[in-house]
Amino acid sequence: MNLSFNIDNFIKDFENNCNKVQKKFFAKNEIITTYIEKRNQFCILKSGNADLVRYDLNGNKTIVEHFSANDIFGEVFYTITTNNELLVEAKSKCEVLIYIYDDIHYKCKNNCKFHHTLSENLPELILSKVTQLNMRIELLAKRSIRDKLLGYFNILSSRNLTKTFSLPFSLTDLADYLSVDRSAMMRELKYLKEEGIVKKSGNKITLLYK
Amino acid sequence: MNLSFNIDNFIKDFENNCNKVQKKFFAKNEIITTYIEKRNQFCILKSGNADLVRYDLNGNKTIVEHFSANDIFGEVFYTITTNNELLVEAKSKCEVLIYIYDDIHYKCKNNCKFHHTLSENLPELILSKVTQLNMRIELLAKRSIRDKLLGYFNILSSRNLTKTFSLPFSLTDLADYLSVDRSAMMRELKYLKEEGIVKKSGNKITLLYK
DNA sequence: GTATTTCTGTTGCAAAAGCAACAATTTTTC
DNA sequence: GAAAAATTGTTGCTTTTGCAACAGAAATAC
Repeated sequence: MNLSFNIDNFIKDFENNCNKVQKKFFAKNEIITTYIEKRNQFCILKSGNADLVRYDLNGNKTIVEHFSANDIFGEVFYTITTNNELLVEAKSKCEVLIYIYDDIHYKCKNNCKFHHTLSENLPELILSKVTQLNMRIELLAKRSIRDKLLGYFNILSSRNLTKTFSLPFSLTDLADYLSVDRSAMMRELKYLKEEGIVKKSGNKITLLYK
Repeated sequence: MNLSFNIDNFIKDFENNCNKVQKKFFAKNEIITTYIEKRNQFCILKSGNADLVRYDLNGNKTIVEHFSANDIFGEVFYTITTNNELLVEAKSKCEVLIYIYDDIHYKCKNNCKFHHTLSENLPELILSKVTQLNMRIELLAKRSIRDKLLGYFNILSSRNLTKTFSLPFSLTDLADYLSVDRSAMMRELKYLKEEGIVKKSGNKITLLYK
């Protein structure tokens, strides 16, 4: 995430100054948290990778968000509207800071430094989520698999300021993230390679146009 | 929007207590604002209906959000990630309160009541946006037109606590909102009627199952 | 109150995407 | 380092969706 305040200092405050913080480790494939019940959790991923996933009634999996170091999650960002189960799954070994808050909107009674920083910066934290979600909506609104793939590649490309970049997850997961059939996506990727629009080796993609 | 604080009082504060507020009227089809340049706008729709729309390079229109009375918009909620143009279009006569802020994250120097309420409630305001966006993502992630239609109908149904409800916009616009071809959507709607899953008369839909 | 525009509804055909199944490769596990 | 599991890559076939075009109904403009 791109924030104007210092996220590392924020995490230090979080770790050192608030007695309600837990630090937990999760192994690959463990469930870090669910968004079913209101647990009032606010989490920071200190290291590792994790996905927020949803399984619908047809058994289709959707990767709603992908988290890496310093990303923030928890149902404070996610008021549940439907009965679909939302899980945060560790994709690698993860170190997570978990804060159980009573009511994050209002100021802490203890007036600790963490709470001060949090309430100062909460709008910005949430706005950065909004940006991510809007990006996601823009991708999902695209009408074809080709446009979704190229749209996603463009985002990664401009994020890294380079035409060559690594995919943050497997092609299987990418299909779940773009909400399309994997084999259809592979076929489209093959066409993109054949037409000389992208190059691919391993999980590295290079955009060849303009 | 469903907020724990009183939105009407908030609007009164906004209108009466802050000298930086403009009240403007827009006729149907007028552009209320664009999200291209940073204008630092925060807007409240006092009356009428408006859509946040995006036109992509292929000429496809997407209705990103639909606003009705008391909804809040402006690029404070929307950090632009791509070069796509975002417009807020009045769908009927609209009354809009526009506040040009210097920096909405920090406290106002004047210490006026509006700014106080705003900074107190900004996290909740933005979180309500997050909820809407997540609902949208869930809809767009559905794999078929049928699931998108039924998913949207379910949202309207549970929002109104009734199996019969009106569509907030035309079928043409609904197709743009669900990001599908209009004629394909009409066909699917026909099948849903033929199979006795929904009933439709005018812009009223009734869910017939369970 | 007539003309014009927008919206609804429909259809045939073409293109895209999904599904299922399987082999080859890579990664993980023990 | 062998076995198991996951991922990648491919293909034939089916289903769904998009596109284009048009007619009738409804809404809007003048």
